[in-house]
Amino acid sequence: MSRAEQLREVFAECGIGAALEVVGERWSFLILRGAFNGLRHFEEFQTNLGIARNILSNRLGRLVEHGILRRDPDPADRRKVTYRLTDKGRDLLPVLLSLRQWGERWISGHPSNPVLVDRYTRKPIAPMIVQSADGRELSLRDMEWVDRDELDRETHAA
Amino acid sequence: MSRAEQLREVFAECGIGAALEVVGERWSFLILRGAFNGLRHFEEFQTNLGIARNILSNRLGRLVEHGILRRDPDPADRRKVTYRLTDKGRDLLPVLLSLRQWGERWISGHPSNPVLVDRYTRKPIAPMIVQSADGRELSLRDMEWVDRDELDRETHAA
DNA sequence: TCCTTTCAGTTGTGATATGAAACCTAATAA
DNA sequence: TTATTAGGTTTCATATCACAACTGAAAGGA
Repeated sequence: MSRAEQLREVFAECGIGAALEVVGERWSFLILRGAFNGLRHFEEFQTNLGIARNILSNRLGRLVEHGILRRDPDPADRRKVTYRLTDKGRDLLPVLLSLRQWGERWISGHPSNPVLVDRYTRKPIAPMIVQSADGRELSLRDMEWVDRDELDRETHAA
Repeated sequence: MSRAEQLREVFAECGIGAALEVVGERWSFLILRGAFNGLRHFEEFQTNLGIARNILSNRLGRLVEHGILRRDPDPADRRKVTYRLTDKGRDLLPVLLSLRQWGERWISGHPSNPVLVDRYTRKPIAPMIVQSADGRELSLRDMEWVDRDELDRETHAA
């Protein structure tokens, strides 16, 4: 097995690795943040993020390839192209929000702008937490890594 | 303002950017996944991830610098060094789990191994979701991005 | 004691990714 | 018609990366 294949193996065998192969590059998350904040067009991303045009082009292409963004011509202006989140892309919101909350808490030290609020109560969303199947908040002490096959055996034994 | 400063500005103005500056490099997340799974020593990380030794050295150093891992000599064997998660590092668990769950759902298509379970019920943890302050699950349709100052004004007006 | 292995790196070198600026083509606006 | 805008692509210098080989200190064994 070549080194590259071996690497891809490491990435593929775990959800984290698989995810990183798609969205793990430098600018990908920031582009997604932009998309969640309503950016649609190439120039919007470019001026908003200050990213180099070739890199932006490449990253948008990859995100489209992987089905995270959809690329459509703008019917009103045929020069323009719109990039919009797919369901797969929208489903990255928990990742973005966890990352953002962590950054606010441990790095920047303050909530960033804009704030994501509950549309009806106008209150900011809650911090992302890890929960049990029945909804209790769990800390690392309450959890354990278990091999899947062993867990199956436990279940059958019980 | 120089280009580099301008970039740092982009990164700093938002929790996501701030977070990415620290954990956004290629191997950082995988190293953290390893740490969460109990890896402690340089050689463990190296053989487990198949990462190049110089890169591993560099990433561990950065993670230590940023207070995500702590580096201690092993009292039992003075050649060895242990890397362990700090509170700041442990607090990245929601990010790791969201990313993993997304990868399992949309890329690899199946749950990865090992599984994180509730220590007492032995059931896998719940999917990460976005919730309102009072604990309702929110979808993107239920949320809105609001400028922080405007939100303040809304609150005072009410 | 001497020899070997282990651990945690560091160094050298080539490959790859990135960034800034200039250029290109089609579509629109003046 | 000419100028401008949108969305790229190309060029080239620099920065980061991966791989293998090397180092130096500590442990372990004969």
